[in-house]
Amino acid sequence: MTAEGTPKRRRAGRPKQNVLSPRLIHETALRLIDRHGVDGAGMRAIAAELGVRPSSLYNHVAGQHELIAGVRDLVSERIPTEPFADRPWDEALELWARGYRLAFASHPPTIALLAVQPLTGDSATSFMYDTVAAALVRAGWPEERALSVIVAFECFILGAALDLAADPTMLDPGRRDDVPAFSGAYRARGAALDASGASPADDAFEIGLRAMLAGLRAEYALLGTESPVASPREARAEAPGEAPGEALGGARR
Amino acid sequence: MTAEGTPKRRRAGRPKQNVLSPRLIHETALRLIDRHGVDGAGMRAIAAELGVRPSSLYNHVAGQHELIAGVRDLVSERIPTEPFADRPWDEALELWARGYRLAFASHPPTIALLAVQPLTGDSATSFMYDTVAAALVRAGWPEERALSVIVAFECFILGAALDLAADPTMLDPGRRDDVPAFSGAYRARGAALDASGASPADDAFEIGLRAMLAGLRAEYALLGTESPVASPREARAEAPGEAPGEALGGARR
DNA sequence: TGTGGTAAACGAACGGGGTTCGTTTACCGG
DNA sequence: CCGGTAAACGAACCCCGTTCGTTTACCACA
Repeated sequence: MTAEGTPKRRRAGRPKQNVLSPRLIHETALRLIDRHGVDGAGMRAIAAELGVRPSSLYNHVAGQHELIAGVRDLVSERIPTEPFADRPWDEALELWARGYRLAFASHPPTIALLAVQPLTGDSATSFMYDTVAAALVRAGWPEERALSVIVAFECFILGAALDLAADPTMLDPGRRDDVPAFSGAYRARGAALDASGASPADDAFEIGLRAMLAGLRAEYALLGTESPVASPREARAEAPGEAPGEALGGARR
Repeated sequence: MTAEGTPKRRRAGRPKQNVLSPRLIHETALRLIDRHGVDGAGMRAIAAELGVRPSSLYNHVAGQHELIAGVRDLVSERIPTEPFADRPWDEALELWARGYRLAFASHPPTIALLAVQPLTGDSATSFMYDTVAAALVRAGWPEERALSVIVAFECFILGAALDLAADPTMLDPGRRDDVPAFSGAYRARGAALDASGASPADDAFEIGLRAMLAGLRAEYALLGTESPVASPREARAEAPGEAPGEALGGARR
């Protein structure tokens, strides 16, 4: 069906015009993932879609690992980082988070791939980190904390993307009466969301994003004023097992 | 090796004493996952570990899907929720987050399982949600927002757990010079962490957890003061909690 | 103008997964 | 005593990723 006007099988031997390329394989894989889910995008399925024998793929791709890394890169390339060029760090971070989540939201099953086999020395991702890190440092975040801020933020985004991929009714407690608070909250949320038209995943993402940004802004505001890792919790229980300033090599003379 | 004093093969036919049970199978699966990773815990491996033929497992477990759901439940059961009984909501949430992450941190590959096949109508998880939701509502959170707060929090925790399972050196940009800010931040973080002894994942988790809690506290502080469904967006400001009118959802419009 | 090396396709396997199905044997309730 | 159910075995089945040898096209070089 796809770019295959010749259903007749190809003879053995090198074809006059090359049929495959890494890029083409990755794009086909992503398309199949979108259409049939992760399980519908195996080596054999990709080969079939391209009108090719499975073994041919190995002339262009080392194996399944490298293949999904390539797919991941394809998706990562579409995460916009321009806001970091001219917007304040927190605003850029917010736009980045939205774009990041959306890039994977368009290809839900990809998130699982990314989750299972995360972050190789992957080019697109490295450049993204570089842009974000540069912006944070430029804004005044200490260089040694920038990466952790990014990773923390990314944790939330990835979790949210996973949540987005999940079935919206998955939490539905049904009619069981042994979890009343849960059922009540579920129904109340449903009613509120019906009124506003948002999805459960969107609602949680908005709340989390707002909280995360507010928390980081608060920390940012304290940056110059005290020891780098001051306990940000107002007078309530210090974090267990660590004194203020310990977590991050507080030695800042 | 394990509980197998009789290496001799079992005759066909029902044994005098039952050998298997769902619980036993799930526990064995978890043990194998811990020892050899996810790939070392297939049906055949579990059967071998139990001194049994693979087909026998299907007398107690419907299939691989149900099996990993069971393993997930096994891990979920160990997430402590007691703090919600008598501690303030934010403190309980913090302890819950730590326990949640730790439960999966002890079995890194399990996180991938959970990520790939999330949240079924799973009993242990339902009770956990019930406890947390009840505590939040009791503390004053509107019933229709409780679930989203929980899910948002969970997004971060799951992302952090995934991060924990990843190779610590995974982000290492190496000696490449095309991502200077990234490399610089990576090295600076490494130096700071070497001094404190913490791991990169721990550092990011602490930062994110702190931010998340601070943000939620700020939002909590505003609960009575404005319309329940605040519009997400806007608000770049300073320390939350101190300047309620400005910190979050300043609702200009 | 050949001519050899490399690259890209095929096609047939291999090994290893999850699962099913029929058979054998033990228990348990009438 | 007898029949139904349940729990083990064992032999398949099908699908998957991957490897290997073969065939053919292109290209650099003598």
